[in-house]
Amino acid sequence: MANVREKEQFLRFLRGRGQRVTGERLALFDEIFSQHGHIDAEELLRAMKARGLKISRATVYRNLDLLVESGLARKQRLGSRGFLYEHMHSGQQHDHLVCTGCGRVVEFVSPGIAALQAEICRAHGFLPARHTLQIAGLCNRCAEGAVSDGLGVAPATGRLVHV
Amino acid sequence: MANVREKEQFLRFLRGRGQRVTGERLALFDEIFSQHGHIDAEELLRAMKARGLKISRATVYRNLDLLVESGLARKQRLGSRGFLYEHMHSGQQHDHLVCTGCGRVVEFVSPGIAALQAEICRAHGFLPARHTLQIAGLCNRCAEGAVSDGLGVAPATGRLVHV
DNA sequence: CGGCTATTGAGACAGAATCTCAATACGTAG
DNA sequence: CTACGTATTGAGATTCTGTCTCAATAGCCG
Repeated sequence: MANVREKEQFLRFLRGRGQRVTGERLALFDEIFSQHGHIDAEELLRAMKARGLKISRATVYRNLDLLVESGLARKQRLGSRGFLYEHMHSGQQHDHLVCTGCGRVVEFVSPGIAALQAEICRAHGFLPARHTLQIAGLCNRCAEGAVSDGLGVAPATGRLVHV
Repeated sequence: MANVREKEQFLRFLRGRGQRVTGERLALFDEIFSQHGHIDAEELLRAMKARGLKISRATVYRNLDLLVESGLARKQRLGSRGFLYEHMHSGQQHDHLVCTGCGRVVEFVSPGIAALQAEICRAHGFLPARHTLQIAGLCNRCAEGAVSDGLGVAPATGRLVHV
């Protein structure tokens, strides 16, 4: 359990807003921090029930949004359907490279984007900001294989890489 | 009607795939090219019915995807719910600045992104690519007003601007 | 411990997009 | 120009996500 720091941050966040620390919130926290890549609410719910935890769909959705507000998780559209959540690696903002062939998602960090974002915002009078950058393309594996195999979609694995 | 070139491209696309040129497809083409900004499928459907055209929801959805495949339209998530479509300005790829205060969407073109995209893809062995960049922030109007007014969400207006 | 009230659970609900299948109309060949 | 085969359409049912409701439960504080 290496998320002591994050869990404390979460507790502080809750107490600071006069919100309660419930068993469900802690369980959800543990679950999402035990996951590696991106996960959607429905799957998270399934995973928790599979572990024998009793929690309802509404609670999962509600508290995922809470986790996002606390800055410990991020909510994003990556697939064509629904939102995906991911916990934050020590607050580091990163972006995604999505392979249109196999669905693999690679995370990366590129300092250049921050500069670009600042420049664009300045030009339009926009205030600070968050951004979402997704690059779609073919990963090396799919680019080679190309038409060669008719395999389905491989499970998406997320790894954080610096450019 | 200045979309002769695009319409021809669409017809060629259809014929090239052995697909039929139907009244519904042409009507949908005209409708989306008569729109300025982003529009969602449901609204497009409403607009067409308002003009007295008889077309079903399923057909709109089906053919919007077709338009996207042909490269003449783009499908994107900008709001929190559902997809928005926009026709392509002569194939020019642009990105979006979304105001979290009023929902206004500003389009911009930044050459820097293309370079960044190339660099990142090279680093990860990804092949060519499209990208989606969204920057969320407060537009100058909302940044000033801030808490001052409790007004609702203003209609999103799209204008293309170069950085 | 006891009370106040935030939170939960179960299921109803809402909105977006897809699917089904019979009816229609495009395109081609005759 | 007509007839035929088949892609496409329409209407509504269906699926899938995510939100909402409200009574029951359980944190938190005194």
